[in-house]
Amino acid sequence: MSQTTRADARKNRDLLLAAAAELVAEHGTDASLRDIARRAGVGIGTLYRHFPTREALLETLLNANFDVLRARADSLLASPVPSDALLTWLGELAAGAATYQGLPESIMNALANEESGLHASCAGMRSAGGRLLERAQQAGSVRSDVTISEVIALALGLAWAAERSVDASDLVARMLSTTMYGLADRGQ
Amino acid sequence: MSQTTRADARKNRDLLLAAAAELVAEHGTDASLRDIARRAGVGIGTLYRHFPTREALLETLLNANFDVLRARADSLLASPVPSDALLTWLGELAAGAATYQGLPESIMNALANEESGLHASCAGMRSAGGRLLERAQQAGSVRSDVTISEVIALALGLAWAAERSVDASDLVARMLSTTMYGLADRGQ
DNA sequence: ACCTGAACACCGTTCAAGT
DNA sequence: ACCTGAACACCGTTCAAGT
Repeated sequence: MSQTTRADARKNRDLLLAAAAELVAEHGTDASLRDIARRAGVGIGTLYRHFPTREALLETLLNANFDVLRARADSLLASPVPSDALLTWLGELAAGAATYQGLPESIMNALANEESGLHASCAGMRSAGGRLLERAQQAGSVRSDVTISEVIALALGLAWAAERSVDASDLVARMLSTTMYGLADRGQ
Repeated sequence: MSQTTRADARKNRDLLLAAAAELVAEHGTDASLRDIARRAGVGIGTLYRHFPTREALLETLLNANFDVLRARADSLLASPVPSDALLTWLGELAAGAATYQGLPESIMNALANEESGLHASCAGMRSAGGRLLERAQQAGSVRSDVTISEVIALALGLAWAAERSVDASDLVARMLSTTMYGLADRGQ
């Protein structure tokens, strides 16, 4: 743990993250890792030393966002109408996933693949959402045969569709509320 | 239009299409064009001569499928319950898009981009679906503020989500009928 | 301990050279 | 008219060589 080398390494790490934030904003989740290293003014090997996989880099970059989403789910547990709380949260998930091009896909892959460097963050967010869904189901306002994975897949699928739609301005919100209406438990 | 050279060219074209069918089935819409040329036993330049873009190749490969979908929409126009007809068709669209990995994305891109070699096929299919939607709306069973583009985006978004879901066996069908329920016109 | 960049095995795409 | 494959400009990823 020598001081000088650590400071250097940390500075490179920060430069890489700043460059990654820029390039992911410009070119999405698939931004060239070489470009990121280049913009950071650092060798490509240094990028790989700090972030062994693209997912590990995204994890560090997006960790805060997932935390916010997780915290939001927790605080929405206290809101009065369970099904509204779930709908609100799904809308925020979709909006969050629309932050960067390709992010819906990255999250979806991370949820399906435990080896992904993004898995932990995404799975944490998913369980937080799961509690929100459970509450809505126990309140009798959402069908009991729906899983949190399905409902998240739906929200991300809509975010994905909106991302490559021409007139998609409010598509996500409309489709989500429409779908929530369809998910209502009508006691069959 | 000399005979011999034409026969040669046509044979190469057929070899390329056969190879493309195999490799797209194996690796999806993003299959390596080099691999396709390789498996066809043909130079990469020959592939580009016959199919100037990846979309042009996909167009030839999938043309028949889009035709079927278009014809289906037309014949469903005669079925008794307009909203059921629409739901059935959207289900078949989603199922068709699930044929190859990446196909939902290719179709979505083609619909948004008039320059795409896939645009004509996809747009034709879209208008056929549009007539189905219109009929359901005129029958008063689907809200009038919904567009065919939105409804197709929804179906493809679900197909996309199912494609990268673990437990997605019947996700598309369930979500589609659920959503159609939400799209019902309740006369507001 | 950390950094660098050449090296490797791939892409998509173009185009001079061949028949 | 058609075919070929080298060439170019890119990737992601690894690893020997440097400090």
